[in-house]
Amino acid sequence: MQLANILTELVSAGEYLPGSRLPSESKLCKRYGVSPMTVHRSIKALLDVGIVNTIKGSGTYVKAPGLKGVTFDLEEFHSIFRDKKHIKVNVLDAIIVKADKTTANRLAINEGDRTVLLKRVLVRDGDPIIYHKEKLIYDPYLPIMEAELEVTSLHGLFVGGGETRLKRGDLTIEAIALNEEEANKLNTVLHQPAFCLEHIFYDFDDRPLSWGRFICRGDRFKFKTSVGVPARVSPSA
Amino acid sequence: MQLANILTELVSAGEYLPGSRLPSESKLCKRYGVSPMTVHRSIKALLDVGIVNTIKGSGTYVKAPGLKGVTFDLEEFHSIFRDKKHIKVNVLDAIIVKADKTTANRLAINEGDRTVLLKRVLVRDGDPIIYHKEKLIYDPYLPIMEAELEVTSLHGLFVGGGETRLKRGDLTIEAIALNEEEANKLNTVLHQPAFCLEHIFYDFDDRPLSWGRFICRGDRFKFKTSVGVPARVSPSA
DNA sequence: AAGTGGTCTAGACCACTAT
DNA sequence: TAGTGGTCTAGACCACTTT
Repeated sequence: MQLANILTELVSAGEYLPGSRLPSESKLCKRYGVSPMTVHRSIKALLDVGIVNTIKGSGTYVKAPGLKGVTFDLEEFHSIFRDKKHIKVNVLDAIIVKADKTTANRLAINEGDRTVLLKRVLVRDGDPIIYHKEKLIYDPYLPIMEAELEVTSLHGLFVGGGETRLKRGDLTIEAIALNEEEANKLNTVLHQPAFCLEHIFYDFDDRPLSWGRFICRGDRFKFKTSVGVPARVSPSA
Repeated sequence: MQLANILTELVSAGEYLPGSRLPSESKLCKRYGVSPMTVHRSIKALLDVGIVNTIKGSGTYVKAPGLKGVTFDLEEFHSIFRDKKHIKVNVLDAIIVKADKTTANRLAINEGDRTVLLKRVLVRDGDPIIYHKEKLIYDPYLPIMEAELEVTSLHGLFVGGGETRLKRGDLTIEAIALNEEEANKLNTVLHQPAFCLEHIFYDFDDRPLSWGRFICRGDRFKFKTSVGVPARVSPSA
């Protein structure tokens, strides 16, 4: 919406300072010659990107930027998987193992039940940067296709391609120090700091289907984001 | 919006599987007896939370959950600052220092220019969990108020309270290993894994005003999030 | 050509806040 | 009581995709 961008630029220019009130929606209607609905949707757009607050019955106020509403996305993480020219996925293991205690807990199965264990390393220009370890519920009707275990299926974890049985997933991210196995797979030193991105995906019966961890070398990853007034709130001109 | 929640529940129940198309907006109008605008806004809500895709001229499709659109917020981080019962802020330093090379670079000033250095430790129940180090552009007209340096001002960094000169900020998050000073301040061991949340805030002339780092013990922090169909898309019943 | 999402209008009523 | 944001209607036109 054009009006949303106009308002964004006014805020960005300091025309409306943090804490101050924007003109009321009805005034904006008259000033810009648009209907109430259009004004409201414009302001909703500013609300969504977090540059204003609205208080019913009172007004719309410019927010001061703070750490509160900040979010980090995994775009940089994802972009790595798209860059197929420099990225190679090595499948280290694709075997059937019996679930240990932790795995049984995460996948809501019994200790000793069979699971499919996958170990993959993501290599960029000969440099191993991500170690992925995943355990899947063993399903005898779904044979393991080695070919499917390479870039495509890791890429699928991101874009959600093909798999229609998944309903939702839980993610956690931690700062860890690499253990011996991880350091070895990532060709670096013991205790190297790293991100651990853990994921569990559930089917439509809320049963866990997979549990895994991305171990990412801390010296290769940095997540960036920003707060406050963006250049533009919507893609149009 | 009620319709948005109805549709969310239908998707959640597996009525519309990932990849499949939702009924067209005009059909939803008839089926639920609401106007086109209302239907469109409902679907916009699903779009915003990332459970559907819309393709102009084609239809609205249910997304499979993937890591792509995942975002982590700092809510858990923020909640710590609100919990004033168990949280104490110790100001270790509040002095004027000359900028070193890195500081000069980040704050876009000259090496040797004066800056205000703040060092604070956030203690929860006697347990130091966050070490905050910040450098501010020195402004002789803004005297340092010791009282302001405690919880309130750290809290202000989050909610953006009071400060009306700030327009935007850049944030990065890294996995690091504590150096000697940090380990000492956080009462833990050298090389302990940790999150480093770095922030730079800019004024309306795009000049940096402050640069700082939150060092958070990795064994005290875990960021969580989820993807896929949420319980409810809007707060109403 | 028919159907789809994207956008907009010019009103309306409501719940809430301020005075 | 007047003003504010929140929601909704019943149409309309457009750009786009599909058949």
